[in-house]
Amino acid sequence: MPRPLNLEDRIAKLRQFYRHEKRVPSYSEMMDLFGYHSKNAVYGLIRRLQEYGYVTRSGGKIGFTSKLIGSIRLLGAVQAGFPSPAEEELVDVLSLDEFLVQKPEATFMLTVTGDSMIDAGIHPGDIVLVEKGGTIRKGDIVVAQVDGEWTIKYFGKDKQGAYLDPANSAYKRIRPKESLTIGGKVKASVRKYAS
Amino acid sequence: MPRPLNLEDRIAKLRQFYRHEKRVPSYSEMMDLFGYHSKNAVYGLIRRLQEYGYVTRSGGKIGFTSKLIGSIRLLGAVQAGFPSPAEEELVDVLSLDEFLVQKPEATFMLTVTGDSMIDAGIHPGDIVLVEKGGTIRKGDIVVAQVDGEWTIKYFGKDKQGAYLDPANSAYKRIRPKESLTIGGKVKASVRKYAS
DNA sequence: CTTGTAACTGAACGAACGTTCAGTTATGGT
DNA sequence: ACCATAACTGAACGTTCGTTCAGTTACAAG
Repeated sequence: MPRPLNLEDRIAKLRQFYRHEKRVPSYSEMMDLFGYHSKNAVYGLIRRLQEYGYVTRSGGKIGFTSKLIGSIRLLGAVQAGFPSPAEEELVDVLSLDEFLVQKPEATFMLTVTGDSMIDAGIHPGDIVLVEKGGTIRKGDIVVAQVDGEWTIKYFGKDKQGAYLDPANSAYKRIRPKESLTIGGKVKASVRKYAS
Repeated sequence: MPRPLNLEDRIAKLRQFYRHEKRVPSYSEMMDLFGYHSKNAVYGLIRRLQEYGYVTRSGGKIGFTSKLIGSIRLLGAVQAGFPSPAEEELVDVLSLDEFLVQKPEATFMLTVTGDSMIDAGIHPGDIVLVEKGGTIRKGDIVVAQVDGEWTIKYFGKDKQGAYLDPANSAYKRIRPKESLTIGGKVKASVRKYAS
């Protein structure tokens, strides 16, 4: 067998470079980065990384996938415990953007006000990712304008027409008197803790 | 006044290119992309984009910032309503990764099991972003191993020592009998809706 | 210890890169 | 209608790019 090529170090260094420079290093820059003395060494390494899905190539140019750019290490099994530094190499890396957003050009961020969805675990101050367009189904959480005011509620429909349900027993079902405009469908909710 | 240069179109096109190719286009590629007949036109455009914080430059090479790469359009004022297609130009764009993750190399994703934090709006099936290391303060939500088992709870401390509090009245305060290992601090929680 | 193999070296190549310069064109304000 | 101004054209430049090739080196399995 030939010499082993430890990808882990190299990948870590590429991540580091990208975070600093916000761009993909050139072959000669990678030469320095990895301590190679030949550009062809880089060439081979990149081909490997491409096989494993870390980089893409188009038009003789290199692009990094979310496996390199992404910032979150995903842990498959939860109850299995927490990773020790030694076994961290195995986990997959992804980007939250890619994970949560399917249509970037149609997705917005909204800060939630009011407690009408609190039983659905959506608290005031939470952030909600809303996708415009697409079909709305019964049971979807939507951002809607009823009679001039914007709210976030469960969407429903029956023989009397469309209605909006809060997730809070203190409020009751809303039936639009005049107008109902659906702004979009809630695809995800996010809460950021201060500390 | 000289000719106006409509940045919006160009920025949209750069976004599109980046999503497809996962890399920054070269000057000549941008020439085609924007319909220019001179590379110098691109040169000037890039200088503008750099001023506005869309691109970075290092070593004669271009990098895209999260303003270009990011996938979420941020709406500052919520109750103000939903943006019409016409006014969408004004809003800022950011990346969820950058927004939620401060230390990418120390942050993990965990899927929540169990309902012990349900009153804090953390439901089973939710995803939690955990940052390893750093100081833990009273009131922080932590991922911890008590007497061999991993859980997610509020962290607290008094004269009897450290304890863990659930956010569910059906469960009660936990005091570690033998061991307590803090895996990390919960920095954010995320829920993704299926549809 | 030998041998197969893939990681690497080092040099070379044309192509494409980002940048510069002098000049032209379109546009909004006066 | 004119002018100031910045967007743009078009050509040129040295530099650096990604790729190729023939040859060398280090490792692991038999």
